[in-house]
Amino acid sequence: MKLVTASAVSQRSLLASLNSNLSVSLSSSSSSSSSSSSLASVLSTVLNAEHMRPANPVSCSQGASEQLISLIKSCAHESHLLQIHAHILRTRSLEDPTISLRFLSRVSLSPFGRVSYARRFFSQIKNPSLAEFNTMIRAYSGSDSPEEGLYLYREMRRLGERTNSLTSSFCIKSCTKMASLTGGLQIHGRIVRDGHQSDSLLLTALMDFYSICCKSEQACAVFDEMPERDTVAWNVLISCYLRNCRTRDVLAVFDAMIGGECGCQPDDVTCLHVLQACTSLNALEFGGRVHEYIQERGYGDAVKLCNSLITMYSRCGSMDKAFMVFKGMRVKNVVSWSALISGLAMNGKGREAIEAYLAMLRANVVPDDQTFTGVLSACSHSGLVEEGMLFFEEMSKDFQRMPNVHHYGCMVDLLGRAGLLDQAYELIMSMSSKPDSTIWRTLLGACRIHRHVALGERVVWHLTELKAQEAGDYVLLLNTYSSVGDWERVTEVRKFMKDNGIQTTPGCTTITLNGIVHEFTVDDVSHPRQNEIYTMLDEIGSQLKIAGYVPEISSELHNLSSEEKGYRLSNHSEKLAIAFGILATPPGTTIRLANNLRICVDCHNFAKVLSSVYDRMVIIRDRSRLHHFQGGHCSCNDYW
DNA sequence: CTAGGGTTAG
Repeated sequence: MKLVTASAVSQRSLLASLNSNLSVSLSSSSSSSSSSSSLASVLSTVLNAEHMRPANPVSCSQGASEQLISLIKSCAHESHLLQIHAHILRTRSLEDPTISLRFLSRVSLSPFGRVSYARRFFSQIKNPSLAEFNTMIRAYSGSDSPEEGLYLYREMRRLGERTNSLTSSFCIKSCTKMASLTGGLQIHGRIVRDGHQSDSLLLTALMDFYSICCKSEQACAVFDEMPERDTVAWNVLISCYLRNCRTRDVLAVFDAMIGGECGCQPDDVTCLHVLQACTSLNALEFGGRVHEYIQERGYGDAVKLCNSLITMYSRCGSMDKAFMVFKGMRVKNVVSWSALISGLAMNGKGREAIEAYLAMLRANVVPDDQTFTGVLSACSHSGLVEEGMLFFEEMSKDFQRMPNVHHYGCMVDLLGRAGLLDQAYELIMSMSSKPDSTIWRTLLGACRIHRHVALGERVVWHLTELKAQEAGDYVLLLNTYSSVGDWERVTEVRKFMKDNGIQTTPGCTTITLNGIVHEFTVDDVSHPRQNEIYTMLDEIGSQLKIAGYVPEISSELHNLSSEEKGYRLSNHSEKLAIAFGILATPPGTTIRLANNLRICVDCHNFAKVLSSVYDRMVIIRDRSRLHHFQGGHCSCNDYW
């Protein structure tokens, strides 16, 4: 026999109808006023029901309190929160600590919750508990005004309120968000005084804080002091290494974790970080190992990981593998499509990138800013001028996306490479926001390609005005002069650079063989096999000369005689790395290089001819793109 | 007592 009281039945059915109404209002996104008003009436019925109004506000009945809590839990719209809030004030349930904490927590955590709202409610609580203080500080730390969390924390201390480890944790999060070193140092001091220095979770947050503030040494010091380190702690260490360009250490940590030396296994977040490290190191092989690990661990369906894999493979020049990952994804989002599009663009497959973009639209995925950056860069790298201009117009007209600096940058590159220098200049001048130095630099590059000295000088003037000239800019200007044979000006710029102590970034090329990274700089003599390498380079030189390779003298800075120039050029880091690649790998093996600058005309020609004479595929990643050399051709469509 | 912290794709 069921023994259910009448009131219990009515309560249950009211809640049931409330919940079904809530789900209806959620699924029909746009404002259907009738459904929301009926929902409001249901809510007010519940809230005003006789059994909900306690005779004595503080000791409201157990059932009413429980029902209010479940209402708070299931609340799915801001207006419902407002009604519950009003009800709490009316019935003075605020003095029930369970209710006020639940409500505060709900307000600050719900997707539609706002700090301002939480703050208002918090101020109505007479004597906030530690939990309520913490909840409020947490809300601030995740909001747009994290500093308010620190003010509240100071207020707590001033009032002599008790704090705990969580309080510090949320404060650290605020400091991290503000990147406030002084604030964080103060909190760190308090953590030590309060005796919380063995709380691993707190220390992990502290590590991340130091890492964000570019204090990697302090971050590592905190890591060393941790009593125990779980996967998250290791992940924060890895992300710290990533931020501080210690990418090789990231791979070492991953190996150590796999080898059981860390007492915990890599998780999905670890893999995300390690893949980023592989991407920047051009470590295709290692990235493949991470891919295998991801599959072993059953993370294969994780969208973020797949997106990261697409980026890693395409930036390492392995577009076919990138595409395989993409094809295998059951759920693709805008990031997946954009990663594919940028990957194709970087690898010189402009037409395919546009195809992918059109397929994305057919799949009803809405493009965002970064998608357009990919599409426009595809056009610029492949010299698709008309298409690029069309997409540039479409993005604001059809998708309401206002072009940002990256989009303008692509367009300047597109027009500039195509020789439409004046049009590129006009575009920069028409920008609504102030053009940054990168944009001018792009145009300067185009001036160098098209030997446009006058515009090049004007661009340098703009850079000077921005106080943003870099060593590379002078080199570009210098190259522009040298490309038209104005050696007088070349000498002038060189003297200026020397007098002002302007140092150029040294070119550096890496090649990875069997997991070992070999690094070459210009005229490098540090490699253990340097004698063999230089001998090989001579041999290659004479072979290529027979096939018609002529050193391109205009790439060189010096006004030397042709013979001397030829000699200087032969020692570029790219060439040394290629010679080592030919030397150290069996015939037919693909040679993969990464360079930190843009490849010069001469090395480009060198690699082209070599790919045919030695029948080797050569893939070079430079600062902006990948070059696939095969059979005497390059995938890129640059106007050298 | 109540709530419950740290890392995360293009």
